Amino acid sequence: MGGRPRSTDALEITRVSLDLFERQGFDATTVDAIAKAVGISRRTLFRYFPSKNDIVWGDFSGQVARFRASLAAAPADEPTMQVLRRCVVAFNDYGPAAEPELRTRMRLITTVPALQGHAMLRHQEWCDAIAAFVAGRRGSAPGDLVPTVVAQAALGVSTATFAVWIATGGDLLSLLDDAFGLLADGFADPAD
Amino acid sequence: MGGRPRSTDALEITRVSLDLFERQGFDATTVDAIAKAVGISRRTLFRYFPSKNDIVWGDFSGQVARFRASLAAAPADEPTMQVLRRCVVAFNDYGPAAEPELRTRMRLITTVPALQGHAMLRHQEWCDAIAAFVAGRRGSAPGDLVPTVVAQAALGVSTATFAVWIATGGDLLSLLDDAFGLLADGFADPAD
DNA sequence: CCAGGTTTCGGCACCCGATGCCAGAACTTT
DNA sequence: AAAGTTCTGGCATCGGGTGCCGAAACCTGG
Repeated sequence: MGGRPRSTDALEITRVSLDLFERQGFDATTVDAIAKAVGISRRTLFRYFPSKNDIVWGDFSGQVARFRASLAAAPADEPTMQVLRRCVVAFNDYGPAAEPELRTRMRLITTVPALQGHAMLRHQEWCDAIAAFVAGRRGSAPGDLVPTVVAQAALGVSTATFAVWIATGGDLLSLLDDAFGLLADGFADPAD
Repeated sequence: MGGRPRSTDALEITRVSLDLFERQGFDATTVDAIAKAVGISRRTLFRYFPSKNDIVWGDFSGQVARFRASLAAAPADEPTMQVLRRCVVAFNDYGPAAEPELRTRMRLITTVPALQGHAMLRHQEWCDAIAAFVAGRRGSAPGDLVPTVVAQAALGVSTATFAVWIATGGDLLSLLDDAFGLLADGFADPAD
């Protein structure tokens, strides 16, 4: 069952690409330029990633799988929204070593129009994970109003938090926790 | 101050395009086909709309302007989230006559991947309107955490509601009101 | 009715992302 | 060494989007 060995791997492509994007911009970097920098052909590049946009995301699907598992592992008596808050914060904890790459990635996603749009497609599976979890807790179907709305609201809160983090800095995990705290209170006006 | 008269208008293009999209699908309908159906050249079409995606949206910017005005016109003593809930419902009330076109438009936006992604870009100005409103109420900047998060959460709730409406039917305005009611309660688990 | 200014139109060339097809390269096994 | 497997890379092609420029179609003033 041998066969020709792969000439590179997806992580390497992402690494090289992020470097190029950071230096000369996403739109100004052509796919041919990336392929040349990696040392493969344009055609091969599109076998590792279905689109130029996806290169930025790396192995997002794998991360979502972990996220889904952490939601499912929560104790049954922990309130739904508290589980969500805790797991979302944990999901975005990649440790200090990975933070530079995370910043680059999120700065691109939150500022480049093509990537902003593409983000919604990638976030779909993330939302599905939440909807499935909420549906399980409420005994409803994932396509019902409540699970769908909770998932999209959680996504919105996360997206907004990332935007603020990229723009103003600070501690991402604290910001996320704050934002989900606001959501849990229904964004009520500050009392008196 | 004369000049050559326009050979069509944006609304006409949107009408013809929605018809084509509905019959043969969005991706299967090329820009050339649309141009031919409208009776203009491909080049001229791109002077009326910056992209094929934008054709579906029609005059969204104008609608957002109305939305912004209705938020600003709310009485100062009405709670922030209540204003938001009321104005979002009103924003999506186009009357029964416009409902078929609204359904077609929203079905496309919620099901065609290219349009799903593009939606985030168009929703940006809608979010900005909410963020500006919330910032005004709270005395903060529109880029701060709270206004940004509220706006994105509201967008998420709306998006999810539209998806459910398209998939299962029902009364859109009631669904929206229900969804924002859930948001106001912080999606708390059903009491006892 | 004709010249000059103005606005829109349409065709051309071109760029870039993405895809189907296929021959050949590089490895493993028998 | 031959057969089988897997990946590679070049080619042709498609579709969306843009810059450029000449021409069409209107309005005004002489």
